[in-house]
Amino acid sequence: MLDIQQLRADPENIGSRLAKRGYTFPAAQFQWLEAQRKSIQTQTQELQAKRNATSKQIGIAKQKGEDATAIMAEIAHLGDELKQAESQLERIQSELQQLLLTIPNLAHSSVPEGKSETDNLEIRRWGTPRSFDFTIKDHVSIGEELGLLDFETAAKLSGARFNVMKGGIAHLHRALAQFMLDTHTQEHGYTEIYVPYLVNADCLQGTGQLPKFEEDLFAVHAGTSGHMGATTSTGHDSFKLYLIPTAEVPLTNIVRNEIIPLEQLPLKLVAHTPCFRSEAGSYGKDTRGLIRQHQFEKVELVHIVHPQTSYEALEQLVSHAEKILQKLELPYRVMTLCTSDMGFSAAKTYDIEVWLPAQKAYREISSCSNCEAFQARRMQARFRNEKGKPELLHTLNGSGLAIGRTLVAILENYQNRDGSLTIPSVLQSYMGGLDRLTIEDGK
RNA sequence: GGAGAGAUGGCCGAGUGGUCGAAGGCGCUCCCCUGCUAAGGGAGUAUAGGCUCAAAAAGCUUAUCGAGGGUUCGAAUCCCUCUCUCUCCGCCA
Repeated sequence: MLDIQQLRADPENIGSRLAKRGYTFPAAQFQWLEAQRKSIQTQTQELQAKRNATSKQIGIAKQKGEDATAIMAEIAHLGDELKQAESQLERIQSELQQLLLTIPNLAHSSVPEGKSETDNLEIRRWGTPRSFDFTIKDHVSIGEELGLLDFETAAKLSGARFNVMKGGIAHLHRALAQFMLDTHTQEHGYTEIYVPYLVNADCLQGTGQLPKFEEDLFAVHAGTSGHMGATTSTGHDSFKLYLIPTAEVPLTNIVRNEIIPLEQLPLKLVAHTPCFRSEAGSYGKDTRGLIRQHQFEKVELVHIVHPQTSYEALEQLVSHAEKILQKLELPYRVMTLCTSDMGFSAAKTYDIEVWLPAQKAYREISSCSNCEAFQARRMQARFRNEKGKPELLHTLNGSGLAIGRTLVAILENYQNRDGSLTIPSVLQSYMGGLDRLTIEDGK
């Protein structure tokens, strides 16, 4: 959420900065709502003040044993008037709030302006793609020929965009998660966190998935019913829970409605969770293989930091994600996303793209964003600053890494002529010393 | 799933209709006193809004005692619904 003070003070400037990300700010609607809000709020508060003062007088009079009927008559009709004003105010404020909740974050000044992903800026490359002296296969063929990747069974169980892994690949998949968690906790100073995979709507509103992107989520209801009308403080149905689309949601919302003592900052959190995405709007995209699934695993990094250090933190965060690829010896490049390619909540995003030989392309494997105070404002996530006053935190998140896609990269980059797969050396200790998966293993 | 108890400020805890944003204590900050230490005295100490203001400071004002709704001139206090926590029983990975 943007700062409403800033929007009031300088709507043209904010509007033009939002236009760079392809968002048209409804300035006229905003200003109309603001004008309404101002007059109705003033009126409401005057009525409330009058009620409070008069009621106080009645109290004093009654305590003295005096007759208060004259004063009571004076405000006999005030109740109705007030009720009407209050409900009007509530309506206009929720309209304003809804508008505010659908406005994306402002891009940081260092973000390149652009219209599509072709305007993203490559900032560095690491590693050299391996040259193969045989005809290479994509990860689906490799996995299926090993007998360890089974999309048909997955389709029987759940439908398209799910997968079943077996034996060595299932093990490798698990090993990757362990390896990533160990690296971040032991070498990068993160605290490992276990979180719920089902969260309430307030969390998703906090990180920015709601109210705008509900169609991208999976939702579940607790039981059949019997909980009619239960709502959270923000008016959400408290029995509707959502499967997390990323651990960013529960991890970041840990600080929702909290005031963190200055000395506890920065918080560096890591969690390994499954992620669930409906992938609405991506029909026909990456339909083959593990690249785009309804369910996948991810190790997620979250930083909760002092506003002054959030851009340093972003560089660290990217370097932590990169470290995983370096240890796995997988070639990658780092991109700065342009204004129109960034996610809703981000002020600046680096994508890390790993080399996939079968696609002869770099593909996204991590996305690291500084959301500045955008999520913190939605969540009321604050810290006590140097002057002892509560101030909004900055939040950052990044994949470190997407496990399914890392597995894809390993399958394709470590494939051998005979159909076997070499295990990257850093993973061998997680695989009981195994250095190779062969076709025999899958039988 | 059944029975009961509870939810108040950073913490503890009082408050069952009226000058209550909330006694008291602890903690914290500042000041005074005390040649160190200990003890003592005084003041302050929630959050989010709105309005006035060029801005800051300041002033005025509204809301908030788990959440939402209701009764009332007036609700922390009464009523309803929900959530969460604790205790006991049952069930369960």
